[in-house]
Amino acid sequence: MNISLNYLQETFKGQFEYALLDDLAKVGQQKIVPTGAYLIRPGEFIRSVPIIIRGSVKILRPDQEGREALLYYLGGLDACAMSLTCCLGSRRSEITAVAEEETELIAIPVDKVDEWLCRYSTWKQFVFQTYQKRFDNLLTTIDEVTFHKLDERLLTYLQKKVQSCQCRELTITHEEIANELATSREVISRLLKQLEKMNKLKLQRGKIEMVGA
Amino acid sequence: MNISLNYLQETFKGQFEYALLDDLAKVGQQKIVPTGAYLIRPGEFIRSVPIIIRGSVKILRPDQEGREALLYYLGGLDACAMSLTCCLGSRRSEITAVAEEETELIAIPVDKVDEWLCRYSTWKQFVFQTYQKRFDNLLTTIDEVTFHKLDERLLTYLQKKVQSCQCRELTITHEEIANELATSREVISRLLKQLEKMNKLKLQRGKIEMVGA
DNA sequence: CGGACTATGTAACAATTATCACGGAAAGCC
DNA sequence: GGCTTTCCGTGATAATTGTTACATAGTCCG
Repeated sequence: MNISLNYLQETFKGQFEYALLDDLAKVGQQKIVPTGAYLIRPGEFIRSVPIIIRGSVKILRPDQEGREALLYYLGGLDACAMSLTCCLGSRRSEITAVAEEETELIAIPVDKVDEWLCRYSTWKQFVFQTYQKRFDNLLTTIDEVTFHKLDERLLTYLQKKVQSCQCRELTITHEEIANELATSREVISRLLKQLEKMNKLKLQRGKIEMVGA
Repeated sequence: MNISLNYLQETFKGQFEYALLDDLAKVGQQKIVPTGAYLIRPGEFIRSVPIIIRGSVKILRPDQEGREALLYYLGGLDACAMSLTCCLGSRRSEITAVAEEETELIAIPVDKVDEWLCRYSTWKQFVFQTYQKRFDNLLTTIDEVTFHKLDERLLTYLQKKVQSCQCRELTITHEEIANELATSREVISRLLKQLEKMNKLKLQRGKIEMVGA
């Protein structure tokens, strides 16, 4: 679906110059993907760079045994750096991207991504800012895994999820959490119970309600 | 120190166009840093992007308690993506970079890094390739930490070190390894002993000789 | 040679995480 | 309601990693 210029102006107010918005409206494809939809899987080629307008997308890193560790979330006006490198280097994806909720995005064709780099300084800025953010995300992820214990990691995991969903009540199973933290369901269940006793959260079947800040 | 055009031509044969080499020779500062020298520390600003010509540089990620986990190594013709993002966003460094051996590099002033992006397509390629490589490095690091046990990590750590040093006999203490894998010296000593019994390596004071492929 | 310092070995124990083996509770479905 | 499936709780036990506490051995240097 094509996009209206007005809509883009509102969305990217102040961030992109007019001519760029104009181009964006011409070549950008608007897509709305439902919760749970896969935007990309490992091994696939990427033919366009998505910019998230609304909703959120989680980026997972798979290993050989079917586990998929969470790397980070993409939210409003984020773009995926992986897709950038993949596009500009025409390589296959090494990650999985899944819509956490209904997500609206604009897909930019590869060749435009490159072309605009030199034409629009705001686009160049955007691209490099994207790289910067993703680098930060990965570094933070590494910090978590290398320096923190599982109970802390679980807590920040849940907190990030709350942020990304804008909602204290998370609909998620212990199994799924375990997968994204690359551990086992039993361990997560135990730690969750522990956190519940500490009044950090409340457990229900398939749901976790976060308490306090 | 300034650099001779001839030298650059040899070094970047086929990778950079002539005019770019010419510019590189004009504004690039050649530096030779000794083993153990810090190229950058967390919190510092970066005023130039280094391209490694010879030698190797390790990139470490510090936490609050003084530990510094190894992220990856930079080697011949690598550039640091962190420095790129730092430069282009004028942010402080979030990592430490240390010369593993005597290392020769060319420092490119920030403004040129940006300017050349649109002027020289080979430079643009180089910059994006750099981002891509660093992303890969970080993903590999994350794989290690999330999916592998310490003994495996130790082994690949040593193997990478062999690669980076081009030498089977590593001059390193258990303490240092422990630091870079974010664990304690005793644990490393134990695992090393274990690996020695499996004939994967031979231990001497301050040295580790890797055996086999 | 005699400290002083650094690096390593190692036992013993604690904490954390992983696995196995269930049982039971909730939800979905005829 | 009864059956099935999914999700969760939990004990028992193992494996891995972290900590404490020393002992020993090499190196440096006077």
